Amino acid sequence: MTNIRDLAREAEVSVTTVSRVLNDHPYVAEDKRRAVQDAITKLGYIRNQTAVQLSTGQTKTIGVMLPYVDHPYHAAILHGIAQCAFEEGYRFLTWQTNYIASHEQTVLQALAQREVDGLIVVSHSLPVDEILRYEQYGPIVFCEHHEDVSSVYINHYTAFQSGLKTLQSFGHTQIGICLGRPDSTNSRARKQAYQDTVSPEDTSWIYQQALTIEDGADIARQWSNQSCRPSALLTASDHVAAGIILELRKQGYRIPEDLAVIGFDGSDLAVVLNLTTVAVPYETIGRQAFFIAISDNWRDHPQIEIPTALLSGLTAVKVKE
Amino acid sequence: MTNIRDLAREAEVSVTTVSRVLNDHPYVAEDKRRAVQDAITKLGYIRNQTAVQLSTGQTKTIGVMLPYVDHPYHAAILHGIAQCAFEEGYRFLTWQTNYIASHEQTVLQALAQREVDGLIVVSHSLPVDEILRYEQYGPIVFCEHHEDVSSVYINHYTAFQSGLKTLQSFGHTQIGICLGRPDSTNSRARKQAYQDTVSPEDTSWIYQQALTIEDGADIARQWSNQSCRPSALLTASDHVAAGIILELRKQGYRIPEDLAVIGFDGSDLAVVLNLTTVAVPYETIGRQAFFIAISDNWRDHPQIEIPTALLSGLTAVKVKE
DNA sequence: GCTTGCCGTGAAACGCGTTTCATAGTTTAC
DNA sequence: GTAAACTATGAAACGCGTTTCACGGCAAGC
Repeated sequence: MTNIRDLAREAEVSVTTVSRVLNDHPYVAEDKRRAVQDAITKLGYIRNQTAVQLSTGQTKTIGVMLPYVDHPYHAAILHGIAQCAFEEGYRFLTWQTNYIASHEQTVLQALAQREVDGLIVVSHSLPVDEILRYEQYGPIVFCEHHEDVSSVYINHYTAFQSGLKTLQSFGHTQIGICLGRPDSTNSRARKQAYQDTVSPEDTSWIYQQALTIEDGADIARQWSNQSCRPSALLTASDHVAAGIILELRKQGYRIPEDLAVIGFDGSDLAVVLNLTTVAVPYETIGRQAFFIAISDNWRDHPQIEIPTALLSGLTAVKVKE
Repeated sequence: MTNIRDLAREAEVSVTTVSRVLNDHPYVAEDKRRAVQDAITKLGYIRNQTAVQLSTGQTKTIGVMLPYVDHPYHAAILHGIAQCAFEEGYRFLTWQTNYIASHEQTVLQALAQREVDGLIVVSHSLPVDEILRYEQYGPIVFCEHHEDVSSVYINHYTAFQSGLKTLQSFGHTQIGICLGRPDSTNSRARKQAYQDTVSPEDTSWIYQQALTIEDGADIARQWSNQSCRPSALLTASDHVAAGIILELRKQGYRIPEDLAVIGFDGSDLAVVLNLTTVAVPYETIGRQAFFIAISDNWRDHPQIEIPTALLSGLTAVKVKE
């Protein structure tokens, strides 16, 4: 492997000059620049990126902590990050944590060990302040709302509230909801919106652990076995909504007549299912999080709220009197 | 930032000894090990991973080249890679290329510049031999079949053939297919299987550019506008199949009576739709590709064919006489 | 009693690009 | 005409952990 010292010898210049040529520094005479370039070609030199990283103290890499790379909405955020990273000459390392605390710890460790310049936390299970202990080593940006933390987020409270109010405006009074992980920040906000807006008497219309399309099918079966059931459901994701709708149709129920359903995400699935849904621009979240992670002002803990929008479909419509 | 030389001074040992403690090398006396550990705690030392990488010449990182991180089957392969990488103490860098040649070139460049120890090419648009020119810099593993190349793949010819033969055994003679990118290796194999097995007279039952759920809906509209149309369709993916089915049901057609549909992938969508599908263990592909990329025998160009299996559902069943 | 062989330790070289600082020759400026 | 400001170049230090090689001490083997 040839290095810049070999180049310097071959071109009969100093390593400094070689480095300058490599980095397009102006103070190099044309003939020497030529000589160095010839040496590069002759010796087939290729820069060792690791050495650059050590020398500059920058990896031009940001880390992404998320539970599952293949869950649609996490993948959508990743997509946004991937685009910006490429445009800005950055790379990104993804760590799939499965929400396991020790795995999350590994990711934080990577930031401390300077494997990455910054971290984007898409979702996590460790306490926020434990994660923030690592902020001394570099920027940490969350994709959900927390106080005094750099974050790009959607307001799950108002987003859920808009879904619930829509159902109410359609004439529904018996409204249920689906939640993902019971104790996540997002679920808590959603539950609060539910309690404040619908004031349900009991909790039998809160369906927990709704994450996948198959969870949706499970919930549909649960619903159809209930003696007293809601007439409308605000779900945790389009996938869950799809699972519910497809399973119920299979059983002969009609949507929205027997059960009105609103999804969450605004995915392509929603379009094809004509799903009424709360659209979330996940790519934008990824993009913004990336830019905070590489910006200089991350210490100010910028907070960016990304708006959501209710997309009308046919799975939740005004009830006819 | 404290480094091992600071530690050596503090613990009154040589840097060699510090390094040995850090790497659990046996030849260190207990009292010195203790002293070094105390110094680590006292000075709050954290290893600089970049320096380790430069020194060892290994990044313990592999690169992944794929067109879109958020397409379900690419994400599933990524999921497999992510799991193994974590277990083996590796990281992975993902590059999203959008099938743009210059972007793919950037990824290859990264291998040459020793940013990664190896490369997994999930899908690509550059010619194979152009990619292989970079094999001198490290292992390159493909997730599709090519001669004389390390690869983990499914046999798209036989996989498609099994789908087509299933449709024939159900009594169908008018069979169409959906293909993704027209000129990809996979599409060519699939088309060949179609020609060999079904021997269609013309090509109006080959639906191109079928990638997303919305492409499926488009194809459904195309189909319903055709005067002469197939009675069965083998699709390029479960998502495309879902798009077709949901759109056709919306239009009042019945599946499989009006059109039998077989999907491809074996995704969770298939389960909920009761889709007949060709199941592909994408995670396994990712896992195997990873292990080849970090193994010593990659120069032998191991080839691993991963079997597929037809999963019965209700969207393609035997036609009643 | 002498040769192997293992244990423990450290100096120095190595991997390799960037950057600071000093030096010298030219211009430009007033 | 002299000071100030560039331009051009290189030696050496820097970032930091790993590894080779050499050496002293000590125990096992014959």
